[in-house]
Amino acid sequence: MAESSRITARDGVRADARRNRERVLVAARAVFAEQGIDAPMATVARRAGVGVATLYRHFPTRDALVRGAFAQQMETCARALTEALAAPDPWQGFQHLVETVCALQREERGFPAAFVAAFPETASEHARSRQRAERDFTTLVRRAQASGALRADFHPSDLAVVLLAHCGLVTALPDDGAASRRLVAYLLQSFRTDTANKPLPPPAALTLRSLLMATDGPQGQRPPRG
Amino acid sequence: MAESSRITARDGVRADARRNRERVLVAARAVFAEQGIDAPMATVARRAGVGVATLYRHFPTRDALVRGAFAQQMETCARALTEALAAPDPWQGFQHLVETVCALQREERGFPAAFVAAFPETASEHARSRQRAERDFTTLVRRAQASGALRADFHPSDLAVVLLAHCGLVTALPDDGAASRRLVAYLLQSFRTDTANKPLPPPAALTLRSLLMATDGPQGQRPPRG
DNA sequence: GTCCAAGCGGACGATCGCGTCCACTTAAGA
DNA sequence: TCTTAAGTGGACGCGATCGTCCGCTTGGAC
Repeated sequence: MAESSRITARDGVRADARRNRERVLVAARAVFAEQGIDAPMATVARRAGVGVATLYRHFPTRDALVRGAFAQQMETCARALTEALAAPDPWQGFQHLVETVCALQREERGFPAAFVAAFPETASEHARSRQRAERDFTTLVRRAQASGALRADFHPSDLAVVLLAHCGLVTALPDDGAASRRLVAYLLQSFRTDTANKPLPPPAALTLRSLLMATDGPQGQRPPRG
Repeated sequence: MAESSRITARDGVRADARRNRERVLVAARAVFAEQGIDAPMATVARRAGVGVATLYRHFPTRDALVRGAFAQQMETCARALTEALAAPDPWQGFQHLVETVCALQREERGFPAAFVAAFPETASEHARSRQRAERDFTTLVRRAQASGALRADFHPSDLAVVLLAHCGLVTALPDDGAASRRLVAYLLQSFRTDTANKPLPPPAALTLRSLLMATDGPQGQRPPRG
């Protein structure tokens, strides 16, 4: 108790407030996974067992909540980039990076949309880390090209192309890991210089018909609202 | 006038009704292009210069309106498939099909979402034509594989993977034809058996930063829920 | 010109999500 | 234990969209 109060004092936040904040984050991840990041704020609050006001106090905007909920995943992405740069073989690093980020997008529902939505924050700190990420990734690309494995005309912006396309795919088919793996395999293959066809993961169990049943659910991709 | 009344009599629809229906379709295409297919019905009605009731009479659900608005594009897709089957070189046909459909998705805003959203209709007629499309596409794939140009492990369901991924990309970046072309080129390349790297269209003018400015707009892809 | 049913438009009630405000509760220091 | 300010919850007002209802208009047949 003395300890908890000491901890509390450290950041000047009451224990119950911190507890609620955590509850809200857990609830947000669950709700976003089920209904997408446009789920009503009230739903998140109810799930967390707190009032709406509490939710808004901790996260004044939906964006803040989304960012909070997926902060951990964003860190994983950042770590993957660091690891990729440290890898002895730059192509391995590159491949690992793409696969890791796509696996996150695939496994953590709601994360893909969050990933895209979270960036616009122009706030200094995050802008800086984003800038660093861009620089690091460019370095990785150059090295992989120098090693001869990555095609010379690969452009760093192609990563954005891959991620957005993949995001669209997993958003439309939240349950189909096979489709996601298949896309990533195809793309990675076309990025290599020696592109003799290598084995692919098994095809998605999709007919156009089943596909459309799938897109019926929640999560269907309508801009959303837009 | 005698003629117009004869035409009217033919389908038992009054001339002004048919005119309004057409106006609504034009307005719907325009509004969907600007705001996405979740735009308020009232906006479409106002744009068409008709009342909401008129809109609802012609198209009782949003889905019906969406389907009506993009029927022409759907037909273009169907025609592209027919042409592909008729092409002397099956690979050329395959490539032409993929490029045509993706070009439509890229150029006609709102169409990608419509394309995905329109399918669920299980109604007999469309179900039949969809079934036929599936069969025809499978034939095309087999022929292209037999000719040796298309990799043997390409699966017809991979078309759905491509279209959904591409749809996600153009939804997120409605203005960036370069990104779309780039993705299609990469994928087509990885579908060939002889995959010596061929020249790509120029890279998208994207930094992660600019990318995120772009996703700020309307049309942002939020599953909408999801 | 006359008639009438098909067609029209917009007002309206219902629903939903947002974000704030304020009276009540409780953590935690003294 | 007492105090108090930080924290809480839910009611509330607002605005947007939906889809229907009903009284008016008009195409087109005679």
